[in-house]
Amino acid sequence: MGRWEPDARGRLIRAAMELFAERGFEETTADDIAERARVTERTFFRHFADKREVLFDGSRTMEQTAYDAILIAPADHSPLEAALAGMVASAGLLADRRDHAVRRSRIIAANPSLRERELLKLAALTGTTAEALRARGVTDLTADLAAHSAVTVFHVAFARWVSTEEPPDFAACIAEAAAALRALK
Amino acid sequence: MGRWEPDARGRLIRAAMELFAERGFEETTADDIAERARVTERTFFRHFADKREVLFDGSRTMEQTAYDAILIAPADHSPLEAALAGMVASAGLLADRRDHAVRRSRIIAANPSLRERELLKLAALTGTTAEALRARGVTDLTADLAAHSAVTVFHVAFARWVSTEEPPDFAACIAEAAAALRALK
DNA sequence: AAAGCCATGTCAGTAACTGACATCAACCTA
DNA sequence: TAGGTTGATGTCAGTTACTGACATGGCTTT
Repeated sequence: MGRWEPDARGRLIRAAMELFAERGFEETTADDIAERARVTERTFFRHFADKREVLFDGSRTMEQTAYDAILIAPADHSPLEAALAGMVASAGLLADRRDHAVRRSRIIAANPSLRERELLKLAALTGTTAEALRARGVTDLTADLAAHSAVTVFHVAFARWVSTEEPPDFAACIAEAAAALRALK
Repeated sequence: MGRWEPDARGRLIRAAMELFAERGFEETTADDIAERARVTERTFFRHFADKREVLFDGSRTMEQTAYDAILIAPADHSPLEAALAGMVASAGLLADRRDHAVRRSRIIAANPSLRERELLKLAALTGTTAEALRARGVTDLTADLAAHSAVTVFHVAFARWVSTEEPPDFAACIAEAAAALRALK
């Protein structure tokens, strides 16, 4: 067996992003990705549960960041305010790499099954957010609804952040969406 | 070729529900379902784009129902109120078949990839809802947020409706969730 | 140096889907 | 009524996502 190369995972992620952008998700086989990363297909599936997961490597980190931020939010914050603080903290992880976020978003937008996976990740974020709120003593139903609302704000703000030509601050997008949410009757 | 049997689609749906409930989703092959429905695997995939779709046959009807209800909602309804009227109308399609909804929910809850597909259907409902609101003249951002909020209410209410021992009315669950949403600060 | 761990490679297998083509019943239409 | 058309299905071969079992080889620990 040839000499062992470090960071196979990182190479796989980069190779996948390149190939998906070049030819599209469906037109790229797991074997193509592995080949470009100089590993075998089997190694790809040791690092990622399936072909889509390679695009969602940071999602656990985002959940953890949100969770922590919600727990340390001021005690007088309402559930929704605390949850939104978590979203702002998560957004901070992406804020300085907008170009990467844009490229990734284009890839995901171009494929239904990738959009589906993105929804699953957002649902996981919702679940973690609700859990953090419950840890603050928020009641179940309110925690669910505040979490859903906050993640919705995150989602809508993210979509606008990556689709706008003149990119405003991610945090500003979140504030704008949160204000529109509160204006609902 | 043997005599043609009508309602292959319906037989496939029933066979799939039975088998998923008996052995689970992963443990059931598309061929198993087709066999029980007395057709070939190829016919299964002519009726359903993939193995999961067989559980989501009514989703387009629900979207259409919500869309229509939103359009005919009173003109003085706020965007959120109109969207919620759409959810109540959709809920009406399920209200009298709670047992079926419960069985289906159990199957979906037991499998991550089915939960993922459910999220995609809810996202489609969100998109249709937002479209109906825009047709009422609601601005983009507000339409998105009101649609997301309404579908969240539907989702949360549905989860409670099928998981409660003493089943309240679906519409009552929606009203309760909507009230909790409005109480958010 | 022996033992063991860890990331990877090799290989064979299952099952989800797809395209191309054949069949057969029902239904027009001349 | 003969003959063509349509629509749902069957048949078959192929691709690809994913999995389990086992082998290899470097690196660390003792």
